Amino acid sequence: MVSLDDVAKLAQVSPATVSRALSRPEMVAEATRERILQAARELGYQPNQLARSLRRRSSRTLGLIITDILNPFHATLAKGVQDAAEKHNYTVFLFNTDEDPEKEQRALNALRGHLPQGLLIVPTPKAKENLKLVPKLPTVELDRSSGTPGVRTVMVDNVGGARTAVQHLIELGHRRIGMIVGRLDISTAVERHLGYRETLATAGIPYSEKLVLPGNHREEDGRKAALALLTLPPEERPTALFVGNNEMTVGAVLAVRELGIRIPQELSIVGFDDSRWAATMHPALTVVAQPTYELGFLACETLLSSLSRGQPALPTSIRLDVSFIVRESTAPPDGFTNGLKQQRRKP
Amino acid sequence: MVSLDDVAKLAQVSPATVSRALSRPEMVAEATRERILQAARELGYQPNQLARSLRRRSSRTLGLIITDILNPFHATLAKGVQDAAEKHNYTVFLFNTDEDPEKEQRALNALRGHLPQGLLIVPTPKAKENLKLVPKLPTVELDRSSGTPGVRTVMVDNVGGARTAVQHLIELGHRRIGMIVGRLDISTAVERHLGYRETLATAGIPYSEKLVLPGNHREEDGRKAALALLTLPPEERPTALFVGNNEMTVGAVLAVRELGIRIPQELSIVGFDDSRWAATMHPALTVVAQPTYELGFLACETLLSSLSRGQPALPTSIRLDVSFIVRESTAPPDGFTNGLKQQRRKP
DNA sequence: GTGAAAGCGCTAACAA
DNA sequence: TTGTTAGCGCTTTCAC
Repeated sequence: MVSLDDVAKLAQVSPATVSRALSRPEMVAEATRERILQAARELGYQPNQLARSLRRRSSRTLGLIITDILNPFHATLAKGVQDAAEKHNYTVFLFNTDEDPEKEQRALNALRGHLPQGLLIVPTPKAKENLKLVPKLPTVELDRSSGTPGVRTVMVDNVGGARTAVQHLIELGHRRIGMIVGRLDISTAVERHLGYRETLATAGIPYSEKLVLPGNHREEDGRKAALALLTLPPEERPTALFVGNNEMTVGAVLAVRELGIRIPQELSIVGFDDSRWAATMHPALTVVAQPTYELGFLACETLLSSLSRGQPALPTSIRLDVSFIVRESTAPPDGFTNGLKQQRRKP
Repeated sequence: MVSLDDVAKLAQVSPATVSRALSRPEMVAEATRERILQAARELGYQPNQLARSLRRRSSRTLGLIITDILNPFHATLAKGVQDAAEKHNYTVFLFNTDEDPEKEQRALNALRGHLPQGLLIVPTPKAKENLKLVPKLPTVELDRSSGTPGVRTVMVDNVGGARTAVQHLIELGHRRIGMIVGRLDISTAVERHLGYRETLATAGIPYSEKLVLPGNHREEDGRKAALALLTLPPEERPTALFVGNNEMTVGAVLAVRELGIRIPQELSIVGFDDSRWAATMHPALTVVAQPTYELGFLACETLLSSLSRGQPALPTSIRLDVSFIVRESTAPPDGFTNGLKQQRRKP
């Protein structure tokens, strides 16, 4: 590996000058600087970030911890973070926790040793505890909040998104609206659930525990919950389903197909989080769409700008708006026609 | 940050002994070791990897460069790599090139400074050139090969997969089989194309350039290519389509829908690479499925095992088998009935 | 504007 | 078995 000393020798200056020429060019005479840069180019010199970081006590690296890289939502988040980091010349360490608090803990410990400048994390339910491992590390939580004091969050308007979705179903004439909610120790699930309850309450529809089933955010959980809800006796069976995340929505749709129930004629479905899958399935899914890429990008920008400003940023909480995309999976319930929406049919 | 010296003081030994107790425990007396470990635990000591790596000239980090994290295929690859790396206590730097050789170059340069022990890369077409930036770095290429000498590769049997797919279509009675091939400067595309040609030749079907359109691996390219192929005059129009990657398959299916062509009655489609989307779209897609996760995992294992063995591994090339999943998107061509396959219909 | 020298936190000879 | 010492490659005082 060619080192700074090699460059110094070739350029006939001291190592200190080379360092300056590279890091604070204005402190070096133009001629010398040119000579040094030329030498560096010639040798293909690349600073050893390990040495630099060790000395500077600051590393231009970030940690990114997500819970499920196979979920396109998280992959998109990662891309947003990655792009923002690269824009500012930061390098990112990637960790994937599979929603497992222990993996999160290990990730945090591994990360710690690399002295990253900041952390972007989609917290598991134990994050509040785990984050104590990195007490001084500037942190931004994405998508959900662990409730850790002093930590910034960038999230979407989950309550509003849920409200819009449920309101839409109510306006179509639905009264028995089921919800497949996520784990209630994760803030997104809590908030989406809250939006659901509030909207029902506003419309004067009583909340029924029977119609709300929790799931662990996985496809299979969505499937099971949907199966349970849709095999209730006809007079209790929901006529519409609001599903709390993308993976569970997939499961729910599969369950509906297994049961031979027609969407939207016999059941309306709204999912949370858009995806290609949602847009191209048949019938295309009505969803609450999140600005996922922006979420990641903005979270990273927020973190980096607070770093460059030096002072510890205020523990702000950013909320991004969601949008509601009406496609083909929602319609008035059976025997209820108000002409609001006609389902289309492919040729 | 608590350092090794702090632990040394608390345990009343020299820093060197602490270092040994942590890195080569067998070189330290049991009692001392216990005392040191206890002290380390007490202080929540975490070794500074920067200092350690600088000194050791070796870092327990890996670089992972993929071309499109938004593509589930690549996300799955990343998870495989990640899991294998974590298993061996390696940390990974993630880069995403968007198939852009310049981004690849920047990624490689950034990586270089962090002195990773190895590199896992899905190479862009310019990788052969770019990899010269890291001449000594043990490298494994995933999914495709850049043709760089001395670099190991882990790929799937693209030729075989393509053969199976095309053979399947031929057996169904198709004679005009179109292919949407990827960029021919990417090895996977070349190989899948080769399998296609060979199989046609074996079956005595003449190769027609008109039926083979290139695409840039993106959804939109698949859409355009399909549009072009399917608007050929009826007697030239392919009755079946073999699409070279997952993203382009999505585009092709969308194009088919736009044109109001029915799958599989009027057109059979086979895609390369399975996905949830392929399995749940209607009609479900017949595909060549790849062991994607295993590809990533194995590539990383291969790399790490060569690292631990010390000697520079032989530039081996590993091929994984693909499997062929027949679902609902393939059937005999119009007016050709051989009873091999009946299309199902959802209720 | 430039150089000499010290030191970031750790490990690896070498000595004891 | 343990301690002393030097130094990984870089940056940053402090002199000049």
